[in-house]
Amino acid sequence: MRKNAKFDRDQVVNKATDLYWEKGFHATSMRNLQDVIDMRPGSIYATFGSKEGLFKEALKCYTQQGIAALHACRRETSSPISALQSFVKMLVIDSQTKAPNGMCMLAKTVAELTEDNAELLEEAKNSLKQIETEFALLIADAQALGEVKQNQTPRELARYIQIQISGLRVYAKTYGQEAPLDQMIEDMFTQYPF
Amino acid sequence: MRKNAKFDRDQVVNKATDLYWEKGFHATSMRNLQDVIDMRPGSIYATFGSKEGLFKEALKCYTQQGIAALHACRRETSSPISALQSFVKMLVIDSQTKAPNGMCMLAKTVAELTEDNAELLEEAKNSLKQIETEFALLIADAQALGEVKQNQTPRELARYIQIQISGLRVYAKTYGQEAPLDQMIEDMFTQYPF
DNA sequence: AAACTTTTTGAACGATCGCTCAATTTTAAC
DNA sequence: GTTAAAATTGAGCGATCGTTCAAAAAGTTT
Repeated sequence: MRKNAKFDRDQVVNKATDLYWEKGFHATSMRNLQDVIDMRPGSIYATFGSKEGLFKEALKCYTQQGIAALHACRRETSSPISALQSFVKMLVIDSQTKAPNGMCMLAKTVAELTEDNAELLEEAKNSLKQIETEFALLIADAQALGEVKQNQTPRELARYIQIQISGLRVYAKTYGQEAPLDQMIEDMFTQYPF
Repeated sequence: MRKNAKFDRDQVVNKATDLYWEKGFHATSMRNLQDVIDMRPGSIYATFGSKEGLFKEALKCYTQQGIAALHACRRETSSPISALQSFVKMLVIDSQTKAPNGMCMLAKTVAELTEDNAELLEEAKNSLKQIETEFALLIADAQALGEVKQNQTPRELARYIQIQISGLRVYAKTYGQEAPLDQMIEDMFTQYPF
């Protein structure tokens, strides 16, 4: 945290994000966090202010990484829709085994928190809206390229994608390997409303 | 809890269910529960064994009430599909304002818990599967009546419904009144795959 | 109404919670 | 090399956690 603070801070926030993502806000204790980020309580509180403060940074970190991953998918293909599709597959299928938690951290947070943590709840909601906006931009591109019909707006289609992701991730966690996720995601982009 | 224990026990479990539903497993303390169910710790532990034991009963209670509500919808109309649709509207729209929490308690639990509470997690997953089975039965009826095409199995369609409900409830909590939930639920039953 | 069983009570246990702060160590400036 | 500022440490604070259990109360049996 002393010099080159930026790099260390990012690393610390990343580790905190993974723990919060895995266990959720309430089930994660400051002592858990102390262990994984290897900082003593005084330093944590000097840097992040509170358990809520660190969680808020974790939400921002998670969101930025998500958007970066989406942009990475976009860069790897000329088709906006197949970029979106491979992003969804990453979220729904790969996250099940490779991520700290199969669920979306933002959806988990929206589900977990109440008005007792209004600021964090708002942050999570806003992040979800921000991601939906990114989807809409991608879909607008796809429509401009003639990849997608224009009888629904990008916003409406982005909303549809968001709902499918949330639903599929709960479903994937519930049913584990039994769910034919791959097929379901294919259908998502070939059937109505696409 | 002394004589006629059944009635009181149901009432107690109902109140506990509402609190757990509102706040989630980890954020609900035994002292919170003591207050809302008006029992002293000794009695609670004599009756339910532990915080986990009471939560397990709450999950069962929640699931039974959900299935009972679905059957009630079925009894009020001759169309299995419109029964299903009004059930979905109840879950997604009415729950937002009238229930302890807009989210499904089972989805919330699947999202919140890890292997640290394996038994409770399994209970929640099984309840979601049980409800999906109920959906499938209703859809099979609809297919028999010619209300629904037969090119997808009841199981597949029930799965689709489950995913839409999970997704829509996260979406509803995120966007509040902004989301055109009514229209989206209509589409759900008129567009693919119905 | 005495004897016995069952249920309820609530003080209190040890553990852990989020967090503070005086003391110490590390870094930067001169 | 000295000094001032900044960052880090970790013991420990008061509060709360899930839970226990001896004592009291309520119910049942005879």
